[in-house]
Amino acid sequence: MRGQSLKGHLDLLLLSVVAGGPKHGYAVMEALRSASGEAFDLPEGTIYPALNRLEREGLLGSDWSVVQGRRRRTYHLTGRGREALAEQRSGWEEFVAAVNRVVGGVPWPATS
Amino acid sequence: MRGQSLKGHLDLLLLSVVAGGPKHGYAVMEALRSASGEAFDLPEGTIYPALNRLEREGLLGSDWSVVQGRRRRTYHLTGRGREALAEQRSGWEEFVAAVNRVVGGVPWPATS
DNA sequence: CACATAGTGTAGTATCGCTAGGTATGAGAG
DNA sequence: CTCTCATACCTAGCGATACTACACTATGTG
Repeated sequence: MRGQSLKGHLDLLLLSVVAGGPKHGYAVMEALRSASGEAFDLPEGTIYPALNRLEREGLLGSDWSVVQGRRRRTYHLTGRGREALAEQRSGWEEFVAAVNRVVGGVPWPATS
Repeated sequence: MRGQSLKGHLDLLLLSVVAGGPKHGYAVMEALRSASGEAFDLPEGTIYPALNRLEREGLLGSDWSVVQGRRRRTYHLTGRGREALAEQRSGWEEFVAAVNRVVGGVPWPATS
C-alpha cells in the first residue's frame, strides 16, 4: 500500500475516522492505522495539513485542550461534514464500481 | 467522478483495457469510457503520456501502422505488463478492502 | 471552405500527499 | 541530570501525476 494510491480519498478516510467520535490529530493517525489493518500508516505531514484543510472547509470543527501538559486539538464532525461524508461515501462506491467494471467486472479468481 | 480520484490507479485501468486486446491510444480512450459506463472520460493529455510511460517501463509494446492515411500506434501487453497487471489488481483489491474497513466495514445501506 | 471526427503528441499547470525539518511536554533509562 | 522515546502539534518545499491547452495530420461532410 506504500504508494500514494489514496490521492483524492484521504478526506473520506479522515471524515470516516472522526465520524467514529471526536479525536485529536495524533489519535486520528492511530485510529486510521489500526482501522485499516496497518495499511494506512500515514505520516504527520499528511494528517495535520489535511485536518486543517477540512476545518477551513467547514467539514470539521476543533477545540483546544490541555491533557497532561500537552496541547490537544480535538476535531469533531460538523453538519456539513456529515453531508460531505455521505457524498464521499457514495462517490467512493461509484469509483470502485467503475474501476471494477473496467478491471474485469468479475471480482477475482476467488482466493478461497 | 469528475475528480482526479484515480491518481495512482490509472495504470491499472490502462493495462486492463489493453489486456482485453491490442488497441491504439484513441481506442483505449473510448474503451475505457464505455467499459466504465462513461465514468472515466479521460482527456488525451492523460492517456497518451501514460501509455508512453507504460511502454518505457516495458509493460506495453507498440507497433505503428497506417489506416486510411492515419497513423496508428497500437499497444499490446508484454509479459512484464501481464505480471504488473496481476500485481496492480491485487494491490487494488487490498486498497479497496482497507478503505472499506475504515469507512465502516459494512458495505452501505444496500441500494438494492 | 469550415467543421467534425479520428489520431497522435507535448509543454506547462495544478493538485496533493509526503519528506524533512522544527517546537514542546512527560516518562523512563542510565 | 541527561538522553531517548512517545506524545502532540505544525509547515515549507518537493515530487509524482493527472489535466489544460495547445499544435499537427488526415478523412469525410455540409
